[in-house]
Amino acid sequence: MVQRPRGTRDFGPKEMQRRLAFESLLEEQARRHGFSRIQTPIFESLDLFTAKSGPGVVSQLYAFKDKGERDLTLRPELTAPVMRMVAEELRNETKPLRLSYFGQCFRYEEFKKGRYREFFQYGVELIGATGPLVEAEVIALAINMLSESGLKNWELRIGHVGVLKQALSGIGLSASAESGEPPIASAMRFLDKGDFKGLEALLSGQGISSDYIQPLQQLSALEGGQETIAQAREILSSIEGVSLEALEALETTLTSITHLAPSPPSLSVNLTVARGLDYYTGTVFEVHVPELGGEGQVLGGGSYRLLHLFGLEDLDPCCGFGLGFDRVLLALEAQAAAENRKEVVPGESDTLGLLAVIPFNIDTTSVLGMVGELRNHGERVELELRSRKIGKALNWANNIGAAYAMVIGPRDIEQGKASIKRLSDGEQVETQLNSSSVLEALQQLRS
RNA sequence: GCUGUGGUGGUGUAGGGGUUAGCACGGCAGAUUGUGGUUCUGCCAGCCCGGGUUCAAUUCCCGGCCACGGCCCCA
Repeated sequence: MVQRPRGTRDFGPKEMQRRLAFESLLEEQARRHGFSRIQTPIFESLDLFTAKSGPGVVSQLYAFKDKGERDLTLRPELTAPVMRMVAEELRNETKPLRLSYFGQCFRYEEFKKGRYREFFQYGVELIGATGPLVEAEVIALAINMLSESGLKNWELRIGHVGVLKQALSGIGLSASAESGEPPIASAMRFLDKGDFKGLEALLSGQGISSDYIQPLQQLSALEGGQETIAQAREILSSIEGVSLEALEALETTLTSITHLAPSPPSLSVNLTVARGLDYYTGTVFEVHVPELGGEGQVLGGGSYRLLHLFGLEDLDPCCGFGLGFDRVLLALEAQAAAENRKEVVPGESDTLGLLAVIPFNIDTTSVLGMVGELRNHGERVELELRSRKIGKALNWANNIGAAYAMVIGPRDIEQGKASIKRLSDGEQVETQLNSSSVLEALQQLRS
C-alpha cells in the first residue's frame, strides 16, 4: 500500500476539529489586536530563502526545478514570504501593517517529537513601526494567545540583543570586519555558548583588557524577573562608555507588557536570548514548555531587519513571532491527558447537538425539504442514507455522536407528526413534520 | 550528523522455526418488518519489504522502509 511520505501526517475528523478550534482561537486573538490574516504561496523562489538564511539552507529544503527550469522550493518558514509580499504587494498600504498568517511549512530534516517535515506555523508581523511599544504589542499578543489556549506552565524568556552588543562595542569591539565574522558577532556567539575562554582569546586578540570578562559573564548569567534590569544597569554602569539605551528600551517593553496582557506563568529576563540569528536587532523572546522535553520551544520572535533585502530599509526593523502550532497542540494534549481532561482546546467541541434524521420505510425525498430548512436555521442535521432498520439506525445515530434522533416512518407521514428523541436519556418530544415545529421541539429538549 | 527501542487484521495486542496465527475493540449482517447504547450468532480483515540461514521463516540473521525516543542542529 502507498503510505504517506515520511515526516507528514494525516488529520482525521476529530483531530481536525481540534485544530480548527485552535486556529480560530489564535485568529480571534490576532483580530482583537488589530492583525489581519494574509496568505502566501506554498512554494516560492529558492532565492527568497537563500537571501535570508544563506546558501546552506538548501540542504534542508524541499527544493526543485519547475518545467521552466526555475529554482523553486516549498517554503520552510513564513517570515520571508511575508516580507516578500509586503515588498511586492503592500507598499502602498497605510503603515504600520499588522499581519497574521497560518500555514504549513516544509523542512527536509529528521523529524522528532513535535517536529515534522510538514509542520504548521501561526505567526504575526508588525511592519513599519519600531520601538519598545511595538515589541510590547507583539509580545502581549503572544501572551494572550497562549493564555487563551489554556496552556499551562509555559515559560517566557525575554532578552534584548542590543544590551550585550552595546556593552561589547562599549569596550571597543567592532561591529564590522573586512573579512569573516565581525568581532562583536563572535563575542555574542561565545557568550551564547558560555565559552569564556574563547571570549578571552578574542579580547586579547583585539588588544582589549580581560578585566571586562567578569562583568560580561555576570551580564550573561543574569536571569530573573523585572529586577534583572536593575542588576544589569548596575553592571553596565561599571563599564565606562557603555550605552544604556537598549536596556532602557527593554525596560519600557517589559513595563508596557504588564499593562497589555495577563502575567504569564513564568517570565524571565535573560540577555543571552539571542536566538543565534544575526538579523535580530532588538528585543527577542521565546516560550518553552517543559512537558515537551528537548523540543520544548513553542514560540519565538523578536525585532529583526529583513526588509532591507527587498529595498525597504526604511521599514526595518519589524517585529513578529512564529508559533509552533503542532507543538502547542502537543503540549495542550499532554497537559489535558495528565489532568484527565477531555477538552484539549477551549471550545473545541460542538455546542450545538447534531440531529440525526432517520427516514424509515418512506421515500426519503419527502423529508429533504425539512432537512434543508433546518440547516438553513443553523441546525446541524445528518440524514441516514443507508436505509437501516430502526434499531441499527439509532445505533448509527449514537455512533456518529448525534444528540437527537428523529425517526420518520409511514405512520408519521400519514399523521404529519413525529417525535424527536434526546439520545442521552431517551426523552421524547412530539413535533409536527415541519421545520418550525421541529425547531421548537429541539428548543424544548435543550432547555 | 550520532544513537536507543520497536514493526502481527482498521485499532490495541497474544504467540511462536512446521499452528485452521489466538483475543479484544471496530465495521457489516442476523436474532428483532416502528425506537438505540446490553446480550447472542455469523461474516469482514493481519504476520512491513528484500536478501540470507534452513527440508521448512511471520518467528533466527543482515539490509531497507516505517514508527517512537535521546543527543547535535534548528531560518
